[in-house]
Amino acid sequence: MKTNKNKNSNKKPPQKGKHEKILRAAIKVFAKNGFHNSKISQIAKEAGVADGTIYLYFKNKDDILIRLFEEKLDEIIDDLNAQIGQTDDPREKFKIFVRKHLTTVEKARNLSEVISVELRQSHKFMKEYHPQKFGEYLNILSRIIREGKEKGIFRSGLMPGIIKRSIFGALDEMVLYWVLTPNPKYDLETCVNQVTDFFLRGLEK
Amino acid sequence: MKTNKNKNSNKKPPQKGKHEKILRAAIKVFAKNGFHNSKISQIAKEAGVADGTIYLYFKNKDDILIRLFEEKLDEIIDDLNAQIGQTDDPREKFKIFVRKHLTTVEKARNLSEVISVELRQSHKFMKEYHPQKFGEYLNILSRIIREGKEKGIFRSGLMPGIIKRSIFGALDEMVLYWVLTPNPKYDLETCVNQVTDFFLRGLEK
Amino acid sequence: MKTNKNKNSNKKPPQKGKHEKILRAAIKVFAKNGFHNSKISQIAKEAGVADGTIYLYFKNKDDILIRLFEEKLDEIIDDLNAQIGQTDDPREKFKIFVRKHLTTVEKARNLSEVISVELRQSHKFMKEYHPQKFGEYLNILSRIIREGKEKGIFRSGLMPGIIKRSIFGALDEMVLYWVLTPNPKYDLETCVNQVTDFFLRGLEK
Amino acid sequence: MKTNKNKNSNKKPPQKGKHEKILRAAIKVFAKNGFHNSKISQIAKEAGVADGTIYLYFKNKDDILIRLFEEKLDEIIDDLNAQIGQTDDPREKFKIFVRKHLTTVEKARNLSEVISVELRQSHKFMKEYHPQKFGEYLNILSRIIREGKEKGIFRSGLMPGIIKRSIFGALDEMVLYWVLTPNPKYDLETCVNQVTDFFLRGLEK
DNA sequence: TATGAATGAGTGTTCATTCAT
DNA sequence: TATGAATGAACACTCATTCAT
Repeated sequence: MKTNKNKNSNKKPPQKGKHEKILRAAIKVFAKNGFHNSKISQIAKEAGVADGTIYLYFKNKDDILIRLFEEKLDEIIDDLNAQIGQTDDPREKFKIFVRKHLTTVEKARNLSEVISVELRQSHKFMKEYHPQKFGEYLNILSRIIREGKEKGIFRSGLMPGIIKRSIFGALDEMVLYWVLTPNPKYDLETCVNQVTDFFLRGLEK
Repeated sequence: MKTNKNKNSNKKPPQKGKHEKILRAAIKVFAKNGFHNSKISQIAKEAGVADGTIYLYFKNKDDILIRLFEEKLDEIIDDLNAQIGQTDDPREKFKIFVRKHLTTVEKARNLSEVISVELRQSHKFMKEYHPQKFGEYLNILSRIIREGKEKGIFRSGLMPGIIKRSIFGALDEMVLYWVLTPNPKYDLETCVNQVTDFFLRGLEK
Repeated sequence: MKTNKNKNSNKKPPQKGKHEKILRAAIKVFAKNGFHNSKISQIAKEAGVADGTIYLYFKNKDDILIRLFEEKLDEIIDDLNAQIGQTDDPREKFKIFVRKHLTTVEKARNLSEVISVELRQSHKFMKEYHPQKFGEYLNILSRIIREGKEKGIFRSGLMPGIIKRSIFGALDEMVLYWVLTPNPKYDLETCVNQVTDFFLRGLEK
Repeated sequence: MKTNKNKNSNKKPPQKGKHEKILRAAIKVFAKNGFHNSKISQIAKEAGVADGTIYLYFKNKDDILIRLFEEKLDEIIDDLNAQIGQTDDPREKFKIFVRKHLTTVEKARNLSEVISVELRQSHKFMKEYHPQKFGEYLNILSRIIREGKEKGIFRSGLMPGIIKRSIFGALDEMVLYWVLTPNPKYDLETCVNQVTDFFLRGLEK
């Protein structure tokens, strides 16, 4: 599933880079002002296009947020899969997953903030959108768990469907903590270690 | 509305509080329509008061949500502390915590939905409000962890500040799952057991 | 059917004179700028109320036009019936009708212009609204025709349902002519006489 | 409008005119959705051309409506003149006129609807456009009247300028009635007879 | 305390029109 | 001629909040 060049498949009649340009502008504006306080006109200005142009590439304001989520998550998933594929040890894979998730906050703070905070401001997203991409992301976790079980490393009684959600919730809450707390007490590395250690213990036999 | 001219004539709590009446109405309306789609006038109607009256009890719309969160959480905290006080075993306390948290979804679905879903629709809540009550709630968890550590039951290396957040995040995600998923695959009891088991393992020596 | 004092029956929770004030403002603004070029804010300003206030008294912009039409027509109908009641001669009644219709242009030019020109700009009016009041107005005509037939003055073969429409269409077209033509060739009196004469000849035995 | 570069090279009309194709599409779309709800893009699609192409043939949206009116009316006028030329009797000519006008509703309902209903939705048409073609159409009537007067058949006191408008208004109102009423009470033939009879009586000595 | 009529700021979205190709 | 992506002006309507009773 290589990052496709021509992803402008499911939308109107666009060109090429404008889609991406708008998305990048949206991340910036959403992170700065919050979803509801962000005006389409601001995004347009930031992207260097006319207001109306945005509607050639996105259905509406909510759609920008959702597509942003999906496409960026896609990149993360691809990246994650690549890294995880480099080891056979489920414990190692799990560590990579946790580190990757938490690290995103540092490498792409705006994006993290938008996904963890602003995405939830969209009623459409929270109540109507049933996320495929998000499911894919979670399934990386359940696959790791299942693999660990098969190899006799992880406990057999754990139900991946429940555990994957628990782990994701925990990680997301940590991201929220960093993004929302002005001066966080805990640094990234400490968190990665604590969380990995804590959860691995829960997973292992 | 002149509900009661002679309110102080009897024993019964004189007017018991429009405050409470408005809060109850808000929970109902928020859960049904979502925070942003709920109108002050709807809440007023549901509560049987005039629009303006609401502003005698609450600063603004966001305030209703936040106070709702705080006061209801208060009840939960009191209740939780009472139950937890009945045992000395940190493991047992932890189980009670998890069960209590997840059980709320069944006993007060509207409330759960509002707290887990709608609360996040408030920008003020997510970015400006630094929750005291929420901190109190989390601290029940860290106290349990600390207690377990002191008793030599839980591992000493765990940092309660990080672990409590992980656990809360996990539990909240489970609630979200139930509230947002039309036909959830997992029932309450299974989740309580899985989660308790998984986390206790992570906690215990 | 006396002109009711409390006609604010079928709308929200208003006061008293504001409804009328808005209507008068609307006539002025619509006549000046045309329906589509008139902004709600202009009407509000002209009426001396806030934009939002208009929506306490009217459903929407189209509604202003339609209610304007209905209520003003009501007044005209009342007036017309009163005048017509003063004679028993159907011919005389017919003359009164024609004169009254055409005279309105002089006495209330703005109103005439709005009813004859702007009303038709409303798609809702032309295609969805099935006018009761307008029917009432037309029925004054058919009653005159029927009465004339009964008295043996008008021809018996004429179908009032068709003839009343023809006459109304003719009169309305005359109004349109005056309202749209900068320097009309024909004056009011000439028209009244010509039209009355022409149609009476068509009606009489 | 320089429809065709190479029109005189062959027999067949080279491309017969997108102009006509667009006009036909417009009639269809306007009749279906109403003028204001019709989008240029819809007309373009219906006509099988690009949006921009329309602006090579028409000045703007209003212009489509006005040209549509003029050109179609032109056809009607030609046709009408041809038929009227076949008799010398002004009474007969008048009958033909009435029948022709009313018959159009049956033969070209969409066109009738657009001319009688949608044309009025255009502010430009109602207030700025001073119709030549429409004047030509009306003048057919005044010519008939004048001819009748000269032949001593019609009354001499009638002013054609006023009477022609009355008659046109009456006919147009009848068309409006058919087009707007879901289940009209009166059929075409009845109307033609009633109206002809009624007006002829008004005209004749 | 309670009311509810009045306020007016605030904005996503549409779509006729243009123009570079 | 033809295209259709891009433009950006334009605006009705909502609703949280206020305040005179």
